[in-house]
Amino acid sequence: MNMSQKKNALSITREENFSAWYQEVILKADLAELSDVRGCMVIKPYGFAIWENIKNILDNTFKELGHTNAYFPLFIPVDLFEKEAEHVAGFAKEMAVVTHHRLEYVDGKLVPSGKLETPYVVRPTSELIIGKSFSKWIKSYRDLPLLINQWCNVVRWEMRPRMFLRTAEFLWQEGHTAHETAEQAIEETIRMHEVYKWFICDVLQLFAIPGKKPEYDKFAGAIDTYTVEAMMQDGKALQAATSHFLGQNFAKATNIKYQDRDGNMQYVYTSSWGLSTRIIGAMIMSHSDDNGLNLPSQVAPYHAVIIPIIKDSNNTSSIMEYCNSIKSALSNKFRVLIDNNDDSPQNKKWKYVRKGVPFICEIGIKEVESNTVFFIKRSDDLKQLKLNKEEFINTFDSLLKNHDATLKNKHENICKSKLVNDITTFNELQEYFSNNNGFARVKWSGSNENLDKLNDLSLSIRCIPTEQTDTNGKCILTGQNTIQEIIVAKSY
RNA sequence: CGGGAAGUGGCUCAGCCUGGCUAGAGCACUUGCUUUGGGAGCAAGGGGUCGGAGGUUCAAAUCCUCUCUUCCCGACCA
Repeated sequence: MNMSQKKNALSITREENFSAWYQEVILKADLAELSDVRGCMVIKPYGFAIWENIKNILDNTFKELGHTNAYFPLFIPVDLFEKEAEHVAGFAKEMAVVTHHRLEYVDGKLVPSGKLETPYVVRPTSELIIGKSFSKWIKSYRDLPLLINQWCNVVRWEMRPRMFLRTAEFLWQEGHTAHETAEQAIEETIRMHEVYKWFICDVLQLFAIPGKKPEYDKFAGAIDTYTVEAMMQDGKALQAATSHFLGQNFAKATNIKYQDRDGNMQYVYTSSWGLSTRIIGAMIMSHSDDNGLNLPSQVAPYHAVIIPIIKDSNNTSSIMEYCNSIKSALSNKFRVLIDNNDDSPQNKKWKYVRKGVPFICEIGIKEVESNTVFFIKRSDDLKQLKLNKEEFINTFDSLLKNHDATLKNKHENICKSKLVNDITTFNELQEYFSNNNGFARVKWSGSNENLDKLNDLSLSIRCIPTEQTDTNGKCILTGQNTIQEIIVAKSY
């Protein structure tokens, strides 16, 4: 194949096959690969670098808000799980269970032995095991609020795994807090919901709608579940982060009591909130294009890559010196890589295009002699630009901001064209989704009546948006008068 | 978990129906020469025993059974 005839850096376009394209973006950017374990992926260094950046930003924010990190066991005794009926019902079908603690050779094969009296589940989430610790740590109102976060892996035995979006094992953070009053726990829940909204919309530049989950779709055991529903380029929804007000449900299940200011024993009110490696999948499906990955600057492993272009080995030292001077001028604040590998500049360029590096600089003797930087802006359809070296260095911060703005605008334009506000009847809804995907903002009475009708169209209520227009209308499912608005969409 | 498709060097695939030479191609990789600011060309080379187990047969990548995995549709997915 003549490579110069290639139109894009990937072999499949979004238009041709969105899910095949999604997988190619991941593989060609070298983010992750499948493993020998069903449903589990290997996160490769470049993908993990993105997660580390996500982690650092959130971790700092959590700490600024007074949370501290701790670590709790991977295993949860099954009988502890039994203590919260709704919770166990919500997770029972996707649980990995440890039933033995030893292996023995039988006829040359390793078989489990040493059956456990009480099996352990591998944590799908840690409310209960952390609750057990909280019940020991909390004695008095003076111990409250207790604000704990843990970074860890969890396991949910999913039937249909997809890289980053739904893997059997995934990485996340889970915050768990305990408070004296319901008001304080709700305030905390909403505060963390706001943090997620900020992170998803302003740091990752995603298009998302914050709101509450309907009653029937809450976290198992929660009183209220808040969600940030992000829209992907294909118009489908992805739950990007959640925050739960748990009331006293888990305090009762794990016996978290404290003596209040009047000397009475009370159950605490708790919250929990989490964001996982799924967010990387959301970023991919939002910002990437037919040339591969595109990364918002704050989580990009490299802000700029410098590719030296050396035709004549007599120029090597002057070109390298020039490249180094750019790198050292930027590296206080920015992540810059000089790719000096023995590969062709063209191959390097396309590699970093697929990896979504915001700025790819190509530095040869021309640049050295004219004191300029020739570079490609990844987010702007590989637009080629040239700046004076000092100008490039001094304005690099705004170049990155501009890159982020470009990503945001592009994604918002796609999403806004798939956000429909004028559907008022179920027939119109059915009509719209028979040809399109997107978010439909419609009225809903809040009754569970006729929810099957949505289900039959593979649609679901994604959230009750925080921002409501407060206009009267008719429920899309029952025809009742209501002012409540919801977002209906297909989801991942 | 139900329905469908597929597993052959790192990747994409041909070969299988109709069993039989030493299992092929392109890309990638290594070496050499040439080329070189927009995904280079030529030449030589390295790498696979055909997802796994069992069976049929003189003979299995090819036929049969089971199994694992991946992909698609669905159910499920707080």
